[in-house]
Amino acid sequence: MATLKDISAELGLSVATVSRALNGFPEVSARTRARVQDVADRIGYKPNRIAQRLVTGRSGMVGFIAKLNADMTADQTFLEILTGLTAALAERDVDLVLSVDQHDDPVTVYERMLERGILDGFILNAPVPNDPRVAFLQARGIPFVMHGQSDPEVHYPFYGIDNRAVSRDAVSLLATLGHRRIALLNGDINFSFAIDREEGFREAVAQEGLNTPEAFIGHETPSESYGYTEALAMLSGRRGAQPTAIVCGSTLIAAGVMRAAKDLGLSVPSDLSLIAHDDALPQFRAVNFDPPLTVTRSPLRDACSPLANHLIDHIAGGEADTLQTQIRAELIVRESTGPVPKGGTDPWP
Amino acid sequence: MATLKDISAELGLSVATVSRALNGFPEVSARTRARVQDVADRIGYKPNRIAQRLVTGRSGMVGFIAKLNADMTADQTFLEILTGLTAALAERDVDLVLSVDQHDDPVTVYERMLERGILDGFILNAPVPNDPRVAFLQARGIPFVMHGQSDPEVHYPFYGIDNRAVSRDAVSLLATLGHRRIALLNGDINFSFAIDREEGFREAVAQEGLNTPEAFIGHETPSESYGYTEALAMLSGRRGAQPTAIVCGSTLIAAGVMRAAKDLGLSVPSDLSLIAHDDALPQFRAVNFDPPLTVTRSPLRDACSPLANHLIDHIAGGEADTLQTQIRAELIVRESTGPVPKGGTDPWP
DNA sequence: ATCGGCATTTAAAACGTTTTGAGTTTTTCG
DNA sequence: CGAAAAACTCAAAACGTTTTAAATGCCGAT
Repeated sequence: MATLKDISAELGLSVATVSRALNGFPEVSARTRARVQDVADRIGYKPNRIAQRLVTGRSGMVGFIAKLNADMTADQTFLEILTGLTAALAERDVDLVLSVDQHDDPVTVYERMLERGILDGFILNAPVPNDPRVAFLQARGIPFVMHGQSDPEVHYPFYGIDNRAVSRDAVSLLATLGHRRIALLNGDINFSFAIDREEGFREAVAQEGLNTPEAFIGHETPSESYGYTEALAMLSGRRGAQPTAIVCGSTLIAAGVMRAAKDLGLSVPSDLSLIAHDDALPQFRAVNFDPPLTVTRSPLRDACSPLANHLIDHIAGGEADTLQTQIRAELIVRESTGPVPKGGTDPWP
Repeated sequence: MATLKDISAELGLSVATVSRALNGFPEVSARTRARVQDVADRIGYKPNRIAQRLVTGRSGMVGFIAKLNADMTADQTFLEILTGLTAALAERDVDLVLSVDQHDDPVTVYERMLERGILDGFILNAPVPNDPRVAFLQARGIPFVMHGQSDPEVHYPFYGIDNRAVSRDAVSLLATLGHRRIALLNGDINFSFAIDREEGFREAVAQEGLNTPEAFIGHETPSESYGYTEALAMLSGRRGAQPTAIVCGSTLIAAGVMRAAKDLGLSVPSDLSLIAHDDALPQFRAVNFDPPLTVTRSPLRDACSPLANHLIDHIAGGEADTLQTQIRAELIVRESTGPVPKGGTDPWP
């Protein structure tokens, strides 16, 4: 393995000059830089990252901790995030150290990983309101980036979508189509994203002047079966008034709703309109639904690169407030939404 | 972050002695060692991995590279492995650096990760015959451990099950129950484990003196739909003789077979016996099938700890040949297997 | 009392890099 | 031409650990 010393010896320069030449410092002459570069290329010099890290205090490694659900399965989005993240980090020459959290206390794993002293920062996902990880890491001065926001106003770097707008856009489209009875099958309400979606939903239905009973709003860890059972209960009339449109927190839930509608002999969109939020997971594509789903779309994969860059920039000293990005999910109208069916606008019984 | 110097300053010892005391060198007195250990514990000293690595050449970090399938989804077993692995490695104070491989060439990602020079070794999974990663890593002298075996005789550490025995056990049970027409729906035949299962299957049917047409042996990336379509084709008689028993490469495939049987009005086990290999993924439990599945069982999670330990021991200098473990998957007879139905023993048409 | 031998401890070098502060050469300008 | 400024280069320190080689202290034996 070639070292700086090898180059310096060959050229009769000091290692200091060689180091500067290779790192593009301005005070080294063009001629010297060229000579150094030549030799470096010729003998295939690669800086020893370990040595670099020892002196700079940076390791070029960031941590990601996957949280297992109670049923010991990680959510589906996890792998998608991981894939994009390692690729995006690799672009900037950073490695990802992974751990899977099986504890109850959300911060113990972070603590354990910090003990090693090899991490420059963390990437966090699935924020909850007043997230304890935020307090912990901020208290220790450890840089991190969040996928999403734990709270409306935060002082750390993040990248995420406007979840209130997701619901507002969905409701607004449905209201335009004449729907007056709109239900929401949301994701796990413990997470900030689901809370925001529900708040946005309530805001929007209020603004449209719609009557929305509590029975129209549900939330649970997304699954096909949740969508199925809940939609069956709502659409069969067992719970009173039936919705003419359902907004789903995920395409998985929408699949269940679809099946329920089919079992009840309802067709989409003539009897029931459906909008889902679509993270664009490759396993489960909204366009492949029958009919293709109208969605608020925001590919999870798109978040990876900004997350990686925000974190790396933050580690390099970038101000947290300048590294906050909130984007608007795209509303894509396909064929699962249509005008309210006859009778759908009837006053409440 | 506490360093050796902090401890040495506090006790009035040299850093050399402190280092030796903590690393269990014999020449330090028991009293000194205890004093050092006390202070180290109190101030929460953890050796700086980076500094250790610079001088020893070891980092305490190992790599794992997840391979995406062509459809950009990783197989289901990946997360299970990852979970167990990080836990097992953490036990021995080793971290896992992850990368997701989106390349065609299987070794480029390994090459890229090695360039950084921060990894002590790798954990490999999903071996294929004559695995190029093996050749690559062995040529470079990089330690690794394999989940499974790429070939019948290998010279690297591994942990895995006897896949030939998996098929033999299944066939043997079915033969005992009188079945003469046994089919195999195997996993992706590119992988060594599937090749071994098929070979074991062929050996076993031959030994039992059974007639098994090629149409009885299929293989594909495990999925419910593969099990369904393939079973439908076989059981409907469209392909000629119908099997009275099917051995499935995974519980996922078995689920599809179950659905096909149901659609054809066949009941399990009276009309069709079913055995699956069960990796014991928590999402998909063989006991929850109706009827509960007879399986060859080998929890994936069980592999993690041996894999971690084999690798760490190998890095520490353990001989590859002493770090090879092959276990036998357990045959668990439940209710999806039964005596061959009437007419099932008929000679071939 | 002195020496050898043993147990314990220490100082210092090493790993490969970055960076500080100081030195040396070259250029610029009066 | 000479001095000040600019441009370039260097030696050395630092990062935190392991390890080599040397030193210290203590003991019993000479």
